[in-house]
Amino acid sequence: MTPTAHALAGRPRDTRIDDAVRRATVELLEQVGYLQLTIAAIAERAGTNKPALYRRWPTKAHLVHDAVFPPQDLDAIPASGALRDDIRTLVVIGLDLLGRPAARAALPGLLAETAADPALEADVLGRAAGGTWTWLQQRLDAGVEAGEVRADVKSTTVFELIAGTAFVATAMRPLDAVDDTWIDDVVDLIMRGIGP
Amino acid sequence: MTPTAHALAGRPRDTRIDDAVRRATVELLEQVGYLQLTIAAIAERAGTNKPALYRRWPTKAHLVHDAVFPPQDLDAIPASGALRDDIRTLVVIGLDLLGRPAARAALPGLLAETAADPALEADVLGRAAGGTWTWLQQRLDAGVEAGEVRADVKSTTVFELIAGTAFVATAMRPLDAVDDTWIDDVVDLIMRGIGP
Amino acid sequence: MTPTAHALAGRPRDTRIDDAVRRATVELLEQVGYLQLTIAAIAERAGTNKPALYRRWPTKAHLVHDAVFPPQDLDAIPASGALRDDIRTLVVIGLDLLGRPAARAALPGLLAETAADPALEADVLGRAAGGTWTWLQQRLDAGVEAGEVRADVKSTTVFELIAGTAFVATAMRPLDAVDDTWIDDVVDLIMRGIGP
Amino acid sequence: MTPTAHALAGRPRDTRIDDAVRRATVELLEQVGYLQLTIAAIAERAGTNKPALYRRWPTKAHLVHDAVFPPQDLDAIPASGALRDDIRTLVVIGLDLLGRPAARAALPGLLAETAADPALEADVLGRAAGGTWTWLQQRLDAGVEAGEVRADVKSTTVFELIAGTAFVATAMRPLDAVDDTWIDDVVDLIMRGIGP
DNA sequence: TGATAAGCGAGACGGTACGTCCGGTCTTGAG
DNA sequence: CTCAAGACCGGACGTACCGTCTCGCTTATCA
Repeated sequence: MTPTAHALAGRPRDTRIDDAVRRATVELLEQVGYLQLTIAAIAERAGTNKPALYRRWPTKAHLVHDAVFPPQDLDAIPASGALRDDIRTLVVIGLDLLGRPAARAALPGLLAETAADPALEADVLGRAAGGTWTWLQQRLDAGVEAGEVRADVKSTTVFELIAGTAFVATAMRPLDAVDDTWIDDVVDLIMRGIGP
Repeated sequence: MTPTAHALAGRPRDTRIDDAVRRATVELLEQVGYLQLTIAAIAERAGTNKPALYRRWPTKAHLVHDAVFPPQDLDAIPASGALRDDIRTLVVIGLDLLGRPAARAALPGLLAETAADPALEADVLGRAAGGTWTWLQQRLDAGVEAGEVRADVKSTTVFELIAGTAFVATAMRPLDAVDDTWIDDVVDLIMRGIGP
Repeated sequence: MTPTAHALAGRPRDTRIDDAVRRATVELLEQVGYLQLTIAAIAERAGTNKPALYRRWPTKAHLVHDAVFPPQDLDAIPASGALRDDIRTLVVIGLDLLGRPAARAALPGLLAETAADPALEADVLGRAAGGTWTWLQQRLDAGVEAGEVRADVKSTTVFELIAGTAFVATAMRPLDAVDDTWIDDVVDLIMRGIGP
Repeated sequence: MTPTAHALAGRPRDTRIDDAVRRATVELLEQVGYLQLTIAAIAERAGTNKPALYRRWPTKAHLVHDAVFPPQDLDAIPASGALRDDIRTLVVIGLDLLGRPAARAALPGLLAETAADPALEADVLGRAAGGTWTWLQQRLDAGVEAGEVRADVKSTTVFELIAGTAFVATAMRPLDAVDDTWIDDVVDLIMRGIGP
């Protein structure tokens, strides 16, 4: 999803275009939505042209994915000691990731595109779930050992619960209705759900 | 979302076209996905032409919504006595609704369209949540009275939990991995989550 | 070269677009020249878009030919009695045809295009020469009979002489240097050249 | 139009590239015509690359002009004693210059380019007419003195007559129809036209 | 003889213009 | 007012090619 790399020979890319395009993509996405977003409009707003975009990203979907969900976003998840705090962190990360206006505008469109492009599907879901799922798995294992979590709780199910709830909440609720109270309610339900 | 009604005068509509178009829409949707779906292709497969479709539905989104989520689907939810069974029924309904191939293909596309059409958004979310949410609310109230559910559990949160989990599971898992075991796990988590 | 006709069924063309495009073509041609002329610019100036142009003319060359040398221009050549006057008329027609700014801008480009498209070549040369050459042939035959023209004078050669001189004069001279004096000189040379 | 000169310092140009490019230009020009001719294709056929060409000629037009009409071609016109022979020589030179396949392919393109580049126009017309027109002027003056030419005949007009006829003949006739008979006819017309 | 300067090949870049697809509308002629 | 048929207008697409630039290297002239 990162702009397609190129060989060493030849004129190097102007990295300012990369940045300007990503910025323009996010801005336009928030204004007009995924379906109304056009490559030409992005290029114009970024002060460049279509071929410059197609050299870097093969499709609109790849560009949007890269602009809205940059790869570095998810690398490190802070692990506190308390299970409840860690679950809460995960919920907050999910809300953060999915709740941003650009993300709300982008996600349904990206999911719709994955129907025709399995490679893209892997990219989208992979980057979204990537490190988070592994991290959750390890955290729950530790929780089982500590007696805080039932042994038959599957990390995949918990992951789907957290991700799904965050997705539906950001999609169906007005943004300001996803507040601390809501988060506490959800964390409460999950903690009791996975607890012994 | 039902085909737009028309005045009484003049030649009446051929209702066989309504059905043929809906059938063609679902079939093509499963084959090519929402974004690749074109009105022209639907018209051709249904043995008619574009104007006949535009007379009935204003946009592709309205047509797909009507074809994939017909209005009568959700009116009655069977209520057993046991809370666990009723929650399970709700999860199964969600999976049924979202898990069908046509629904998996349609939903992200429809959600993407709602960004530009609030009326459509109300239709899509309304029909999906409509009766179900009211029903859940009443069932949880009864559960609280029976001492099976904590008093501070909000039906909206539980609804989001169920709907979200079903959505993510159908979107991320292969279809055959959403089986009875998975359902039991989810129901288990929810029951413990909302229990006293 | 006339806009491609189409079947009777379906929506009829907007003839105002035909006219606006031809007008825009001539205007832009005079401003920027044949090579700098673009289909998109013509469409924009005509208040329409590229597909509307491509529906009517297959290439820029066909459009320019149709706009600059409309078919009806050449149908009737007034024949006076005097040979000298008729030759003069022919020279004036040639200058008129080739001397207009749009024609000066269009011709070299059109000739360059004919290298790759024999059908276009026939169209361009045919329309230019068409009736004129036949007319000249008959006029010279009559001249021979009247003893005003040598019997071995070939009409093709005379035609090439007149057309070529007009072309080179309009191409190499400033426009205002192609005046009545110049015309008289040329007619004089030709009259003596073909006379007995 | 000669390859742009460069400073003395640094690595000198490889003159074999100059020649190879000119050769490739003429060959490709005859095959595909002026408009379809691309710098990239010339570079490839000449066994080099685009920057090497752009270092030598600023545009395709300059390169083609230099390759098809090299500067040394016209410097000396053999003058016989007889006026008719000299006029004939001029016609033959014109046919030679304009009749070669490369010239037929190049000229309309070059003329089309001159619309946007007055400097090029001067180059193209200047090289074509240059010495020839001066020579014709002097020859006609001598003819007047010898009583072979009318005093009011203008050399510019005669020049346009010869050049134009040659141009149109090479453009409109098949090459093999421009033979000795045709030349004799034209020379005859001109001789009678300018004679006393 | 080492520094300077311009050439060379290779190849990608930024950007203009292209020709096409297709979405939604309109017209015709019949029912 | 609907139907079938089909062309229309116009927005957006993805691509071809132009002229430029950068790279790593070579080949001359000049200090």
